[in-house]
Amino acid sequence: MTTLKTALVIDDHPLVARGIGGFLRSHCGFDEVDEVTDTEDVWRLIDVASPPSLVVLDFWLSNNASLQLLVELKAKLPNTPILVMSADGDMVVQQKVFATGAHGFIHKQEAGSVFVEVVSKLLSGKRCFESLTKENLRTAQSKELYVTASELGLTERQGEILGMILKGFPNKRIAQQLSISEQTVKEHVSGILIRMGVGNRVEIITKLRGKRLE
Amino acid sequence: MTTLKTALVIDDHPLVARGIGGFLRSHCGFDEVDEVTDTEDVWRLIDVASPPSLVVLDFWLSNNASLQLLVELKAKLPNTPILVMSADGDMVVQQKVFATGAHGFIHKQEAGSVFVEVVSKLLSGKRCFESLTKENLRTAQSKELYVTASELGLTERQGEILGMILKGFPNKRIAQQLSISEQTVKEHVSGILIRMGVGNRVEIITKLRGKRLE
DNA sequence: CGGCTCACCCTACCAAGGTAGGGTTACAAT
DNA sequence: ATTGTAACCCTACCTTGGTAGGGTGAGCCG
Repeated sequence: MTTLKTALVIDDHPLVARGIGGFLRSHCGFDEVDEVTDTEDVWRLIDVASPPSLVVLDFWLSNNASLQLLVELKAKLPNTPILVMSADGDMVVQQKVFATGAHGFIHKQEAGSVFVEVVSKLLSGKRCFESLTKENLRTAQSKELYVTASELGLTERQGEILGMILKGFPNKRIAQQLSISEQTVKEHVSGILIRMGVGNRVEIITKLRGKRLE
Repeated sequence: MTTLKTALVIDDHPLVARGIGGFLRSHCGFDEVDEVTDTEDVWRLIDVASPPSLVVLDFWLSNNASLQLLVELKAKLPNTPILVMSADGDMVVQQKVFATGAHGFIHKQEAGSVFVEVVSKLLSGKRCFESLTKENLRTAQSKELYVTASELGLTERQGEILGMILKGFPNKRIAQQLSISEQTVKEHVSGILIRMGVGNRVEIITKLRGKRLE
């Protein structure tokens, strides 16, 4: 029996899927890589009798969809390692992926060499989760849980300050970091409060809980 | 500056602590290893100015103590990787350890070579958690990412108030809802702040972002 | 040009959050 | 019987957050 090295890439962005597919072929020695941009197509492409050696799954849609897909994939392909990718650096995402039983997690912006390493680990039956640096934590955005400042009707500066509020910074620190007076920060904060229809910064944070900025 | 490779081992079994300490010295190249068998002694041995390169923590007693200690260690030694060990193979344990923010987890009965590998990973800033067996997976999947008040070392009342803080309630409203004075609420809040090693309620919220209580 | 918004500055004021230092009760452990 | 801890109360004090009501200069638009 010929054991071809095959993979299935699931990502809603065709370009990304193509890019990853190509990378697996050229740098990881895969013989065949299928690329899927629609969850509907996943099951058509999977032949349970000869499952892929690896599944790469983007963590893009509202949590449920990708996690649910992950669960289904695990059930139908019990012996296939699943690598989940995300542009979102949030710890919570990785935790959920971990808890749901993926075999690995990697950030999209990670260097190619790291990617190769992770893939080879998964293929050898290991699990692999990334370290979270402080920078990673800050780089945000996964499509559904992200909100832009302009979507909230905020000015550029207000958006900048909103970001710092969400990190828990007090006005004084925001002022220092932006090299403006604390009073000016307060005025920007007041502007944000009015725009968002809330009474204080704590409500801003709880209102945007689970979402990410910019 | 001379950067010695130092470690702190926390285990209530003296023999185990000695064994692990010796192993770190002989097989992992540590220059100095402190061994503690009593949680009371932990803080005497830790010099925050020159923190250890690694902390090895046994998950021994009833959940509370070790997780609480873990939280405190993270607060005081933000840059030191913490490896939690356990003789208990239950997935839930690892899950909790992961959620509470340890950098790695390993079973005591694991082979020495694995131990070496895990330690070197942690020292290079990575996180490392063990693979899950199929039996363990089932229990893991159903578990949520939650943190209980007692795991944070909080009293019952403090936990109750923490929940309201996370909902964005101001002290006044908390007081009304619990039918106690606002001052008492403030004192509970202060207690929570100290336990969690932060300076104000906003930091509580940002610190627990994404986690659920109770 | 005038009218507009945005970013920035100021003083002054008040409310909310948090600390310090007192104290009382209840209840469990030594 | 004493110690310890949790929950509750108080006054007093300081810091932070937010509002109100002033003002300036830069830039855009009709």
